[in-house]
Amino acid sequence: MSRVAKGPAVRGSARPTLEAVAARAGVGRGTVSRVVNGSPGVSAKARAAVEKAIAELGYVPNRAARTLVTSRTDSVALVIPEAETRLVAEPYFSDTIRGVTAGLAETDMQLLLILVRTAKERERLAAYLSAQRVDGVLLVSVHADDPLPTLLEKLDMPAVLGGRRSDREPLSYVHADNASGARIAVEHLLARGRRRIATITGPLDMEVARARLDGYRTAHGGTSPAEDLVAHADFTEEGGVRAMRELLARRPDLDAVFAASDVMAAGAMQVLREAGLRVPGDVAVVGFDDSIVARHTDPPMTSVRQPIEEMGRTMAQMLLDEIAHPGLPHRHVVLVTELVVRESS
Amino acid sequence: MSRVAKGPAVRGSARPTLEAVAARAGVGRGTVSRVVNGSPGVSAKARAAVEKAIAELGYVPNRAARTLVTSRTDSVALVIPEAETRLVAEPYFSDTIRGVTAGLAETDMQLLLILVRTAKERERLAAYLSAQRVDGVLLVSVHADDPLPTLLEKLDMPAVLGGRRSDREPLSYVHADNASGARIAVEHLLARGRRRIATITGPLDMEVARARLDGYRTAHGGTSPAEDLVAHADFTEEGGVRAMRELLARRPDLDAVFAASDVMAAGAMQVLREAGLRVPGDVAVVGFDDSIVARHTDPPMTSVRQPIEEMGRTMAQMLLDEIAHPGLPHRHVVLVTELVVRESS
DNA sequence: CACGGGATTGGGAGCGCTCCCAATCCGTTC
DNA sequence: GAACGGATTGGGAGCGCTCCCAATCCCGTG
Repeated sequence: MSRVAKGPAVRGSARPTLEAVAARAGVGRGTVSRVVNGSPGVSAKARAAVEKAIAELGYVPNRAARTLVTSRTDSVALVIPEAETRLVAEPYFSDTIRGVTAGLAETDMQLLLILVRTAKERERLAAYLSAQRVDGVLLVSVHADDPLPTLLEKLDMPAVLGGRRSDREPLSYVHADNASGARIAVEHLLARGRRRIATITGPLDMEVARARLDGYRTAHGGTSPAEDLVAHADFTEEGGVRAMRELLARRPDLDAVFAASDVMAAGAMQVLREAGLRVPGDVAVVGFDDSIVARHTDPPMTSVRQPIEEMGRTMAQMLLDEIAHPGLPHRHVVLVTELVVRESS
Repeated sequence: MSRVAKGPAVRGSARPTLEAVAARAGVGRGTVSRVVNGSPGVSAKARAAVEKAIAELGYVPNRAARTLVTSRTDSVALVIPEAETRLVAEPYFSDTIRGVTAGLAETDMQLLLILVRTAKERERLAAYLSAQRVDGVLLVSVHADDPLPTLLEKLDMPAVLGGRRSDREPLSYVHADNASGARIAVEHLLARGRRRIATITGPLDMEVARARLDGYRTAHGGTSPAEDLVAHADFTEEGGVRAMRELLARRPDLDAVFAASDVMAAGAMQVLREAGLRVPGDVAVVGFDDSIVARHTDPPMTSVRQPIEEMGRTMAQMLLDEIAHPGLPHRHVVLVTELVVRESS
């Protein structure tokens, strides 16, 4: 208010510096720095004086200056392939972000959100990360051929994946127990007397998709299900539609479908309805994700819930750990999934 | 690869500096800086030498050092009240982010995502922004009593709102033409012969909610609809459920409902079904947002579409403009909404 | 061939902070 | 009362960059 009038050169230039605080408190720069950073070895008297000066001046440390000398940036990047924000069940995106934010809330880490859409942007991102402009990276929806994880490993940059690339993933990751989720879903269908259970898979270059397919197979025990009960899709609704048509053409006798995502399941339900089949009367349907879609289909859909927000939170915490303790061995965390039974099964 | 082994002190410390580039190119620091920043007054020969050196060394400017002297941060914040990420129709969130990212893609601005959940965090955010740690701010879902916009104005910090606080909003904003959208929706219901059209509103401390209610009223022309056809809710499904029950109790004769969000409309449809009323046979329903929910209700829901991704993109571009040209007067952009007719009306 | 002036160039100063070491302080101990 | 040692403190150096000015270069002109 009492500051100089606006203007590009002036805006914000009135911020007090460490030096100003030191002068006001009648101490040296070092002491102020120690107080600000909570370092030990400051007398109670000095600390009080500094804190008073900080409050009076409204001092806030200049991050750039600090970064310049410590080369910590106090920020982490959350990298999301742009395509996933469209394909994957909608709440996935917001839940992840919410979880990550929550995990970071107590620290003063900033969250950089990076959506990667093209290969060109992918390269730019690689350059960006190589330039050490964040302290760590969170990576979700990693495809098997994604070069980014390997790059991060080579850079020795703290990183946590949301979902692993394979079961031999070297980097730290958090993932939901997709295989168990799928198995439980299919067991539930079996328990309801279904015997010819088809499945619609996600893209098999993603471990989540493979794991869910595995779970589907595991549920069938020794007798692995007929191969013509398996149709491949890509997590989209259209993909679900196509796959369901295929399945219906191949096996008009099927009595249940387990889709590896709600959105695909919703597509499947459309096709079933168009084909004059009733859900769950003729064909039971189970999805995966327990997204908002599942609650609003007709009938409401049974689905496997994965704790996405918790995943995000855990990822953030693990990353903070890795940043704080660079030597730490990589950790792998598996979160449980659960079946939410509704009316489609 | 040929670098020193890992360890906190070493990691990344091998990055070449401006000085190194200058030495290699056989020029002074100033010249390198000019080349890097595209400033004029560099001979072709010098430029070539510098570019070669940059390529050979893989030089990337140190952002912190630059920020320290220019006090530009090359980053903008997108601030979202956390509650909105739950309440508002799901795709809103991802679409906004996608749009903003797209708008920023060509620049090398970084996007900071800030979810504000508590009042305490709100204050921390205020401090954060006051500390000039971003070049500009994007604010979505602004409530009338939100102190943030005013703070930004006072700080003279470039800012663009997604949705205005009132029709006298001084800050720059982008918003969808909610009033028209609502009007068109209700006109559509009138055209289908509906005469007792109820509405479920959002929280009236938000301009979007007020505007949609206005549109509902405008559509009725001179004869404003009976007040008992208006029920207030909060954009949540539960709110929609409650409001619909209320309406049904007050006006069992209603033949249509216009809800100010898809999610509320979905809640309303549940109640109607439970009450034994058919949609659209007995009661037509129209939502707002054209979210993923609308496509999956039973029957699929007619809804008003707003171009959210475009909003995000426009917001980003406007913000970049304001940052580049600090004197610029605030601008207000209105984007058109359109009715997507499905089977609920 | 000397001169003037615009184009180009180099590098000092300084942004605000942390790190670190030498200096100072103060309570004990003998 | 002097010496001793741990606790505290101050402030120089330097992080990598931009800004800016003085110095230099180079060309056309007289």
